[in-house]
Amino acid sequence: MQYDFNKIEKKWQKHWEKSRLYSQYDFSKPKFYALDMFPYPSGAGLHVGHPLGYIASDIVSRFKRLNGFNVLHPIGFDAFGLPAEQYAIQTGQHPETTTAKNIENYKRQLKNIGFSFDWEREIQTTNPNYYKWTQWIFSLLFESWYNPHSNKSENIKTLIDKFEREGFEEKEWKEYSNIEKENILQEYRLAYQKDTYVNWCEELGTVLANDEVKNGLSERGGHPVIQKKMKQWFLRITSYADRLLSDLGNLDWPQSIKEVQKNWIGKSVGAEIYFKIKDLEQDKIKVFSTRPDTIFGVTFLVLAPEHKLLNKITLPKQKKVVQNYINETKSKNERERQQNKEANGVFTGNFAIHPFTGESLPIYLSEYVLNSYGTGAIMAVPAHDERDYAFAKKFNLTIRQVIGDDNSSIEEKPLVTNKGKLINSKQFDGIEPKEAQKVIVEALQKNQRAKTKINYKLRDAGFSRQRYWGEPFPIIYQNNVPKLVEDLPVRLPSVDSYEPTGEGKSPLSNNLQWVNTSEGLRETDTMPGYAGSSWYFLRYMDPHNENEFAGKNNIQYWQQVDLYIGGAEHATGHLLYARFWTKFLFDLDYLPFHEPFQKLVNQGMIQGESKLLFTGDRWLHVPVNYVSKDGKISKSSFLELQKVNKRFEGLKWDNLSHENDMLSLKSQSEKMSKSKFNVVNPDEICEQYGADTLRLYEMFLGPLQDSKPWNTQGIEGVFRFLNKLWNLFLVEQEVRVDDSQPSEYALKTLHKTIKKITEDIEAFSFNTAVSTFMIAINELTQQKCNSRDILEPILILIAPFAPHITEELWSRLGHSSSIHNEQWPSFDDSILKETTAKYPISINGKVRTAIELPKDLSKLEIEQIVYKDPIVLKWIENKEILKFIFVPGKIVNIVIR
RNA sequence: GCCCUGGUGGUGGAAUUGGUAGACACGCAGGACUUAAAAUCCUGUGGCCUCACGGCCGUGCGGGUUCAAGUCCCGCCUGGGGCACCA
Repeated sequence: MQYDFNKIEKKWQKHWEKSRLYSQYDFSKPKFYALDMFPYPSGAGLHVGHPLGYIASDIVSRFKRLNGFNVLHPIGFDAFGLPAEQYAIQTGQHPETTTAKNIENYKRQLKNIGFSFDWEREIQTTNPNYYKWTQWIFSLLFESWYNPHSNKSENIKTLIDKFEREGFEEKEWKEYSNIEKENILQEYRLAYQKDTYVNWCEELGTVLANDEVKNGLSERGGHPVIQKKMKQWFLRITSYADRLLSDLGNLDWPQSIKEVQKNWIGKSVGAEIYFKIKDLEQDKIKVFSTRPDTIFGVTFLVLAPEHKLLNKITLPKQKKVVQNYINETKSKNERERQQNKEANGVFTGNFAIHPFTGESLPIYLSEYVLNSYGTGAIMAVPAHDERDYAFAKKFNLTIRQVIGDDNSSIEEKPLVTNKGKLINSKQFDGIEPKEAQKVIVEALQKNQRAKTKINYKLRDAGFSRQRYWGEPFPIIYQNNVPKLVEDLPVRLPSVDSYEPTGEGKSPLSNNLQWVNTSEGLRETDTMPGYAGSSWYFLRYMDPHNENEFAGKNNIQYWQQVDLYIGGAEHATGHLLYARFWTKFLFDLDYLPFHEPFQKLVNQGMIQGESKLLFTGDRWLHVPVNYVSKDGKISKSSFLELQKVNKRFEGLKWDNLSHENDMLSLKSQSEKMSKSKFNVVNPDEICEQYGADTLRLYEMFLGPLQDSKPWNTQGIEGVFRFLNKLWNLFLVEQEVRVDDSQPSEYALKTLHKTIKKITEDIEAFSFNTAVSTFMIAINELTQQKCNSRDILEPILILIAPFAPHITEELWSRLGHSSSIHNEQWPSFDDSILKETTAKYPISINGKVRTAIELPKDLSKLEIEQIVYKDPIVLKWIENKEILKFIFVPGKIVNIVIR
């Protein structure tokens, strides 16, 4: 008899909402904050991959509730940004309309699954009550600078005080004009403007941050990205580079994410070395090197094509060649620059002077030197660096080995190593590289020709977007000096057209009424997608507060997010920015913690199963509903498909290889997407099997962190399990649970299940937890167990996983309060403690299945072991697990751990 | 090229971290119930040999440590992800 999941689930979802079950808090209890990465509501709606992480966090939230925690488990929507705007443009609607519609759809889908979200705390980043505070944090960043002495952010006033006291660059502060003052302060503000090369995407009509560009293409849409010089807002995340790196160590995050962030920050310790230029007294070329020990191997210098000294350095006869080269590089996009593997560059005609030997070193420029890293100039050591080596070979430059011994050779390739001894290095010969790095820098430092320096790959984050659908900046320009707008929020005005202008300006610039104010001109760029998501976890603590981003008491109570679940694709974007903003707010005493997410778990991707048809020269995705059960497509289905789907037009049945009027298809697991016809909608599963089955099955599929394919066949097993559960409690709608004494075996089943489930949830091993339920229910069914003392605790264990069916059964058992407010059962170790041998074993002539082991090990006498196989015995004494291994005839080993 | 991760039956995946490999589930085969089907229940299900008892081989490949290796060590092959002129 199947249970009526649809009726039951709807009933309880309504009831929970009405009784505000998940919106009630008891602040006398310890807190637990479980957070999901809030979704970006796309037009396509949720597919079964989306809820995976939400289900896991919901299980943990409910588990913590049952364990006496006051749980914060909120949800909201991240709705500003490019995708929503692109979608709106495509469908010809206002992004506000489409966003609202998409959010409604998402909410409906999410509510179907029965999460314990507190919907009363829902936030939307596009809501002015929310983005008011995003703008407020931007204002704080604008009004702050990073003080390297206190090693934290401070109000810009402390910097101005300093300038007023000490002056700036040998001039009194008051002698500077307002514009000059602002230009100086912009060098320090954490939100500042800079006229520089940025990632410009023509197709999207906007600038992108580094993490939004992959392989020279935009992450969104895959359009080419070029370097364009533009005046842009930036956030000075580089000030936090060191803290962002070193604090990674204390976080309970997946190793891979920590690794990615570490590489992204890319700290390298080395030295800045200054090279004099021939016949150019006042200027020096600064280079950055992690290998100052190889300085005697330097035979030339290379500058980036954008290097600011190039003009001065280049000799007249080389001007033309150099200019040509610069123009050529400029016209290439980043991708083209990276693809060029062969060394290329040109000579400036000028020379630098070696700080030790006085030797003349030719100065080149080449695109392999990046202007944005280090100083935009390098000292080339061809003997010990791949790129320098290739460059030297191409231009026939000297290659001088300075590390190694008689056996090492640089004939064929460079010797990239830090092992060995220095050679050809005058007074430093014989020193090991590591030591040499120190002494050589020290020697250079004496004459102000070098200093130790730490460099990061991390760049400041571009914060301007030339698009409509984002938070407006709270900035007005008065005579070109940016001033903060006091009255927040600055609302996003309506515009006639929100399509990109194509001139590098935001659509907002067309709304002149909005742009022109009595105070001055408004900033017309908008903030990037990550602005709203960098602090949303704080707003959930106090989402309706109109006077603060969140009240102090609330922040003090909820503290960090205890568990954060979401995809790994945000490693270098959202997760880094959120850490940055948290540290910033911590510095300004707005937060009592400096890391947002203590524990992070990445859920894997659920892949769809695509069906592909080979047409003779390519593979075509076939919609699943045309495919037969054995993965083939019949002639009639194929002809029908041709009528409705353009992709299949023009194909001739007779030209395809078929057998018995059936075409064979290939199966393939890949990311779910509409165009691949492999999307599975959770609504369908809820309709067919119910939300509880969906929840259990998603957990049962495999480890949360792994990518795994979705196959609908396996879902039957989980559905059967829930029916068995139902039938264990009820016979023809009659409760069969009574107050009978539980059998010893049933008690054992209960306690081992409590133990296993508790451990599994704590270890995020939800798939094995579901298996454990199945085993328990099978055992109890076979035993015909009907004891309330067993079945009620079992029901509580299952409740976090399948909240609806357990709630229904709980109420049928006569309870008037919700099962989700119950107490998590505890297990009795003594019931499980006795050591049992799985096989009979003979000790002192008696064959037993359970063995009591004497406390004194020396008294243990074994006469004979009946079975040939090794037998393992374990028991716990004084919290230590003692383990005996018996092999044929003797004790071979005693392990005490 | 560098850095993370994985590799176990027909399939998804277990294995108390060195202790009976394949739990649980799907699929498949056989059986019960049924006029029949669906649903449900029972039995079997890594491979090879054997009527059977039982035996041999088996966790990507090749070595090693150990009484004992999916698990530890060394050398390869391979899937996935990230970074990639970062000086």
